[in-house]
Formats: sequence, structure tokens, C-alpha cells
Amino acid sequence: MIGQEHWGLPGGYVGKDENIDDAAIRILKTRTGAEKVFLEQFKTFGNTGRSEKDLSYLPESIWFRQRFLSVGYYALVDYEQIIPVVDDISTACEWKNVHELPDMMMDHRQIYEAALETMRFQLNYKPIGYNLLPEEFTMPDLQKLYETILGKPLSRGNFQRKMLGYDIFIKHDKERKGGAHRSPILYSFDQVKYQAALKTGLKEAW
Amino acid sequence: MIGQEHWGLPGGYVGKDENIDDAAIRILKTRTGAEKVFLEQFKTFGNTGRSEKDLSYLPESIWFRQRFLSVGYYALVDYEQIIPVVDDISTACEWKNVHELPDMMMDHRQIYEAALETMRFQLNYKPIGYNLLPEEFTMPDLQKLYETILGKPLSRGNFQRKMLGYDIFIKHDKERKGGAHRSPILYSFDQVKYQAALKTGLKEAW
DNA sequence: GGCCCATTGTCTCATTCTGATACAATAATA
DNA sequence: TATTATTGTATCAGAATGAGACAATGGGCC
Repeated sequence: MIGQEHWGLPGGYVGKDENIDDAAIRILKTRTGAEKVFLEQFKTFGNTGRSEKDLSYLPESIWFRQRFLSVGYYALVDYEQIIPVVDDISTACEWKNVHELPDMMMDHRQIYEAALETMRFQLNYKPIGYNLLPEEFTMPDLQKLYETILGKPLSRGNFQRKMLGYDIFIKHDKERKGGAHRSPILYSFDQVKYQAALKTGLKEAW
Repeated sequence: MIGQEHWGLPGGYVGKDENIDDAAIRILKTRTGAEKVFLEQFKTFGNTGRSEKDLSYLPESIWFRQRFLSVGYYALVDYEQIIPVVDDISTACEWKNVHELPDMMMDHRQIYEAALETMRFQLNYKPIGYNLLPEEFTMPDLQKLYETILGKPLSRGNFQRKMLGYDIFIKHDKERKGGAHRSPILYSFDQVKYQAALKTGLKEAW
């Protein structure tokens, strides 16, 4: 952020004649190039005085000197395929490792944590992996993805049992060779079932 | 709503120097008198053209002719203890039966449905009942509350087993007499455990 | 080619959770 | 005292979950 030593989460304005969901799609596309990925609103942040510091040296017209709301959205993308793009008010834009997050401006840390919490929670109800894994992947691949998001290890056997129980995969008749051990079976997502599961959810509640 | 034949959900403006959570608390208090009840943000609505009708006969300054966002909050209150209060731009404000909901302005129907969905979902993770039931209540009372929210009947025995398993109640050594049948046992919420369950959630996820 | 090792697929077992149902307890009433 | 409606509680089968075992397999090594 120009004139600030702190990083911030990427964001942008909502156009006066733009739906907020469309704004999220547009901003994601502008800043990352990503399209048609999982993108969901999770929470709106609207505390006053969100910027603790004295910002009077900045022009009054700048957004974070006025009253504003941040409608939080999070997206799931494959970071290797994404090149972050700087915007007008920033000096840099890049990926950061979640285990080495720098200090962030205003309440962005809190926003990040709310997004993470929502995402972990959603993991129980919505399938993930499409767009995050290659077209063909193995169960250990998928498990690593879940473990990364949850930040903790999962039991192999039980993970596989649970996932396959969801019945959203297409099993291929081939394995991925490589490594001095048994080869894992390759799967793809069954798009029809995957999309259906996204809508109806993986679990019933009551 | 003045000049409109349709009803709307109660709402209000956020002050320029007011946190949105505080605004929700204030508006709830103003319109219902309720304080210190369960009140939670669930979703933000920001489509353009949310009012389908031609509103050009109204002054441009009126809020729903301009661009606006609605940050949705829902509260749980005992409707017998609440008297809805009219605001400046409305002609009436009253309770409606959810099974006989009138047509609502703009996207308020959608907002209502999102709130209901969130609430039903949360039922699995957060205890409810405090402020909605009298200080002392029975398991059948609580079950009726759940059934009302979920809109479907639940099995008696299993409901009781599950609830008591949460261990958030204080069991009293008395029953509520009345009716030609066995008297149900009276319970209260254990405030410490109840509040703890509100924070940590009733279920673990992964 | 035969042996070893790391990882994977799959099975089993015990525990817990859930849905369905049954039955005994109890208060009001006749 | 018998009847009835509702409640408290137990039981049973099935599903879901956590922990662990074991066989299968591909590559490296000799």
C-alpha cells in the first residue's frame, strides 16, 4: 500500500451500477486473472475507525479515510496458475505463505481469519478440489489439499473412505507411477455430481 | 411502506460513525425494544435494481432510489414480549405469521429466506432457547421451538437424548403439573455452559 | 532376478451417533 | 380405581467415525 508499510488483502470498489457479486468476480479477475472459480461471500466488515493510524497526511478523498464497508469474499484458486496484479493504490501484490503472514493494515488480519474459519467450516458441506487440483489427481493429493486448508493431518484410511463415500469421483483405470511404492489410483471429479453436491451440500443437517 | 403497497423487513441506516454491529443493535432496539438477545449478521445483499418497480414518482433522495447495500442481521426474540414500532418511512409495522407471509418489497423475500436458512443451519452448532423460553422450561417446550424453526416434527426420544447430551441444562427437582398425563421435568439453561457452547459450537467439524 | 522399503488400497474392530420403536411412569379425570 | 394422554427412558439396528492392521505394488539396491 502506497504510503503505508503494511500489506492488505486485495480489494476494490463496487461500481454504482454493479451487483456486489459481480464486483467480486470483476475484482478477482482483474487482480488474479481467475475466472469461474469458487467465490463466495463470507462476511461484511463495517467497524468505524478500522484504520488505527493517523492518516491525515493523506487526501480526504482516499477511501480508507472515509466511511466504508468491506464485503468479504473468498475464492479458491491454484496459486501456481495465478499471477497477482498490483492496483492503483498499492506498490506490490504478491502471494504470501499463510504461516508467515506479514502484519496487515486495518482489520485485514481479522478478515483473513474470518475467511479461513468459513472455509474450514464449509469443507464439511461442500466439495472442493476442482480448479485446485489437476484434471486427474489421487486421493493422497486431495488429502494434502484438505490438510493444508485445515492445518492438521488427517487419517489416511478414513479420509479415503469418507471421500469415496461422497460419490463425486470418476475412477480411472490407471495409476500415477513414480516413487518406490504402490501407485495411487487416478480420479477426476464427476462434474454433474460435483456441481449437485455444491448445491445440495454433502451433509444433511437435522 | 409509504407509497408502496408492499411490506418490508424492518431496517435502518448505518450512522456515518457507527459500527455496523452497533447499528444492528440500535435498530433492533428502536424497532422492537429488544436488547441483549441473539443477533447475528448472516449475509449482505447488494444487487442493483433491487426495486423492480418504477419509483420515479418518489424523490431521488429516498434511499431505495439510490445505490445501497443491505447488511442482513437476524435476531431471535420472543414475539409475545415484543411490540414492533413503526419508522419514518412506513405506515405500519407488525408481526406476520411465517406461513402467511405477504408479498414483500424488493428482494426482501430473498433476504428472509437466506436468514431462515442460516438460522436452521446454525441450529446444529449453537444452542438456542435463552430469551425465547421462560426461565424454566421443559424438553417438550424446547422441542416445539426447534420444530417451529425447522418447520418439521422431530422424534421425541431422540431429541431429548441429543439435547441432554449437550450438557447445557440445569435440571430442577420439580415438574410442571397440568394435564392428564405425566408431568415434564423443568430445566433452565446453565448460563456458563450455554455461553461457552455459543462460542465453541456444539459440534466439532473435522 | 530377488530383496527391501515407502506408500497406497482396503479391511477390521470398537466406539459413538442416529432413527425407530417400545414400555413404564405419572397426573388428571371419570 | 380404571382410563387416557403425555412424558421419561430404555432398547435395538444401522450408519458414521477413529484407530489400527495388513496386503499390494513400484522402484531402488545388491
